[in-house]
Order: sequence, then C-alpha cells, then structure tokens
Amino acid sequence: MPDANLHDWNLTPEQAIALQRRMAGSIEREDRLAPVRHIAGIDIGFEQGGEVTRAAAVVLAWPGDPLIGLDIVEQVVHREPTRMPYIPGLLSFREIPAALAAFGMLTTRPELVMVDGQGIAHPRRLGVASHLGLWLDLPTIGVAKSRLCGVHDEVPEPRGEWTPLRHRGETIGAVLRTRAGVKPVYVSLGHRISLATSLDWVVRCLGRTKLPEPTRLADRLASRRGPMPRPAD
DNA sequence: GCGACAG
DNA sequence: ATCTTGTCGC
Repeated sequence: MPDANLHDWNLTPEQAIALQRRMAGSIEREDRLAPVRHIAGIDIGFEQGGEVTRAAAVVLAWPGDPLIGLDIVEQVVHREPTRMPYIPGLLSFREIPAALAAFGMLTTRPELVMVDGQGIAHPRRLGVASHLGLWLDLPTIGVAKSRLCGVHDEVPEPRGEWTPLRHRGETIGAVLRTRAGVKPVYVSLGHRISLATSLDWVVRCLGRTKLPEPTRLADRLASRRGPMPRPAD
C-alpha cells in the first residue's frame, strides 16, 4: 500500500496516526499573526443520521460595534457525503475535507480562525484546529466543549477564570470559564499562536453565551438550527 | 487488562 | 455529532 500523504484523506487509522505524529512537529506555538481584521469560525454538523456532513464557516469583522457586537461579514455552508466514522483522536480526518471546502467558498481571508474542537490538546498534539491551521497556514485556536485528554483542577466560578490543562507533564491548553455557573470550555492553541494570546481572543469574542461568537455562530449554522444565510442583496 | 475517549 | 418535549429559570 502506498504511503499516506497530505492529499489523501482515506487513510487507515494506523496511517492517520503516523501522519499526525509527523505533522505535529510543524505546529508553531508562538504568535505569528497579521493584524486581525476578520475572524472565522468553523464547525461541522451532520444530517440524515450521519450520512451527510455539513460544514459551516462564518467570518466576523474585528472589532465589532461595542453595542451590536461582532458583525457577520460572510457565512457559507458546504454539504457532502460523510467519509468516515468518528474515532476519538482522529476527528480531523472526518471533518477537515468538508471544512476546507467550506473555507474555500469564503471571499474574505481571515487572519485568525477558531475551530470547534481541540488544538494541541490532543494525545499526539494534533487536534482538528491544529491540523486545519497547518493546512490553511493560518493562526488557529481550538475551542472544545469537552475534554479529549489531559487533567486539570476545578475552574473558579467567575467568568474569565481558567486553569491549565496538562498532559504528560506538559501544559497543552486551558480550561476557561466563559460563563459563571456553566461548564467551562477547553481552549488550546492550534497553530501560529500562543496559548496566552488564544485565551485573549476567546475572551474578547465572548458575548453573553458559553461559546465565543465565531464558534457559536458556526455551530448554529452547521447544526441547521439558526436562520439560514440570507441571499446576497 | 481496564477505562477514557473532541465531534 | 444526532435522536427529541417539556420544563426550570432569568
């Protein structure tokens, strides 16, 4: 069987794991961002019992109106047949192809991308946010609603409080309280950004909800709940 | 060997 | 992730 390469998304679990180990070494954990004017949010949802994969991408302008909040500049949806099942640790191979297709539909090229899932807070340090960041060569942040690996203390109740997420003696992310009394989110750097800066951006993009706006809006679009994209004027 | 396990 | 109604609370 031929070796796995970046353009092949139909890999065996063994090949996928080997590829993650190779790619993880290319992840940049320090800031290398252009001035942020647009922030994108990416998320994937499923339809028809999982047969169809639905990728959503939203672009928000930064900074937004202090009263209205962040403005939606663009929002797109891409649907395609689901390729592979969900396997813990191999999520990106299931979601990235569709995410890339949706991202490619965007007219605006954001300077920062927030992804629903882990960045380097992954057993092999290559969660979906990191994988996507490497592919797009853009700064990415992983914002997950639950933990994949690592341990942490309880997070203080006040909004904005956080505690380190550790795994094998290394800090791989932060568990952030985005709303008092609500389950915290797992923030980890994806690519070309530090954990500290990642936390800054997530907090800055927070509305009154648990998830930051980019991820929250993409989530809503991907799960086909909120209003559909309005046709162009 | 026995659990845990992003979405 | 998705399947699903009502219900508790600000």
